Amino acid sequence: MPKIGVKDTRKQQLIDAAMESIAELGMQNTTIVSISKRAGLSSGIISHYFGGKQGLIEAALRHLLDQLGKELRVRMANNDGTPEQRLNCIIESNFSEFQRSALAAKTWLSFWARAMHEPGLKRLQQINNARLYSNLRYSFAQVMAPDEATAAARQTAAMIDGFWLRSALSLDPQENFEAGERLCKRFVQESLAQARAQASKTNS
Amino acid sequence: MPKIGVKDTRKQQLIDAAMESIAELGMQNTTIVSISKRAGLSSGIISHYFGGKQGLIEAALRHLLDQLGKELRVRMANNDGTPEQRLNCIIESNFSEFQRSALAAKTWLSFWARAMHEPGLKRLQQINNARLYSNLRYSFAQVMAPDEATAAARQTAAMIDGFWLRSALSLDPQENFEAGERLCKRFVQESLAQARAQASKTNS
DNA sequence: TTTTATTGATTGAACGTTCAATTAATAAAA
DNA sequence: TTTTATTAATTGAACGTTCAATCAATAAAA
Repeated sequence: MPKIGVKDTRKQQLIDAAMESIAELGMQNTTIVSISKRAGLSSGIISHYFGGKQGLIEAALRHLLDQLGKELRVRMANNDGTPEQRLNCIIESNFSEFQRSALAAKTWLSFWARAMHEPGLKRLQQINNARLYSNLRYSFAQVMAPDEATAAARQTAAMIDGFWLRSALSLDPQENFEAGERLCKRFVQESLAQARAQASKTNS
Repeated sequence: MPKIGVKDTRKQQLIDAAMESIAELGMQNTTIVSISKRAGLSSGIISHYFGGKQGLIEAALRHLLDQLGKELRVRMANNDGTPEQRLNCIIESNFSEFQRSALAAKTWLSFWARAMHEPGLKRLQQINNARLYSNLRYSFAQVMAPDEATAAARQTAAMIDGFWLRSALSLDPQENFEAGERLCKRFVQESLAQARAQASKTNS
C-alpha cells in the first residue's frame, strides 16, 4: 500500500497553491502548471484529485467560504447576545486577518468575476451573500422596525463588500481594510443609536 | 483615399461588441472571434484598429469611464450647488440607466478583476475610484468637519460600489440596483441631517 | 494609380487533459 | 526476516484544442 492519509494533505496543498497563483498571476494567467509548480507537485495530480482545473477552482472558493463561516462561528460563540456585539462580530469576521490578506482579497475578486458566468460558482457566491445579509438583518431587527432593519442590513452588507472591493483595488490594501472595518462599525453604531432615539421618542 | 469617418464608427462597433461579448460570455470566454463576429467584421480588424485584443479591452474600459464622467457632468450642470443636490447627482450618475444595464454591470466586474493584475487597467480604475471619492468629499466638506467629511465620503463610495457588486451578482440585478440607489441616497440624507444637528448644537 | 480598409486562412504558442509507466508503502507469504 | 504481491500516489510526455496575431490578397475609395 502507498502512504495513506495523504489525500487531504495534497488537496489542501493544491488549494493553497491555487490561491497563491490566482493572487499573484490573476485567474487569467493561472494554469495547471503554475499551480502544480507552486505546490511542488506534477501537473497531472490536479486532475487526479479534483477532476480538472475547474474542480480545483471551485474547491478553492468553497474553502474560502468555509473559512469565512468558521471565523464567524468562533466569534459568535465568544460574546453575549447584544445586537451591537453580534453586529461587530459579523464585521470583524469579514475583515479578519485571513480574509484581509492580499492573497484572499485578490482571489475573492477573481471569483466574483468568474461567478457571473459559471453557475457552480454563482450558487456558492449567492449563498454567502445571503448569509451575510440575513445575519445582519437578524441583529438589526432586534432593535428596529422590520423595514428599518432591512434597509440597515442592506446598507451594511453593501458597505462591507464595497470596502473590500475598493481595498483590493487600492495601492495600500492593508490600510484601506483597516479604515473600512472602522467605518463599517461606526455606521452600525450610528444606525443603532438612531434607532434607539426613535424608539424612545415613540414610547413617550 | 478610403471612406472617411469610418474609423471612429468601426472602433465604436468593436467596443460595443467587446462589451456585449464580455457580458454574455465573460472575460474568460471572450475571444477576438467572439467580438468580431458580434460586430459583423473580421477578426483581423481588431489588431488593425487597437493593436491587439488587449488594446481593445482597455479602450472598452476607457469608454465606460468616459460614460460615467459624462453622465456626472450633465447632471451637475443641471442643478444649483446645494451639497445635498450635488451628492444626489453623484449617486444618480453612478446608477444611471446606462451604467445600470446588466451589460455594463457584468463588464465592470470583469474589468475590476482584471485590473488587479494589469497595470494599464489598474491605473484607469484608480483614477475613477479617486474621482468618485473626491467628488463626494468635496460636497460633504461643505457641511461637515474635515474628518467627518472624509468618513462620510469613504462610506458612501463603498456603499455605492458595494451595491453595484451585490446587484451584479444577484439574481435580479435591476431590482437590486434600484434599491441600492434609494439606500445610498437615504444614507447621504441621514449623514447630512446628523451633521446639521451637530452644527446647531455646537453653535448654541 | 495609390492609399486605405478589410478579409480570413494560416501559424505557432499555450493550455487542459489523458494515460502508460514509475515509485513507494504496506500486507501477506515463505 | 526476507520475499513477493498489491495498490494508491505521482509523474510527465503526448495529444488535441483553442486562441491571438500575422499577412498576403482583395476591395474600394480618392
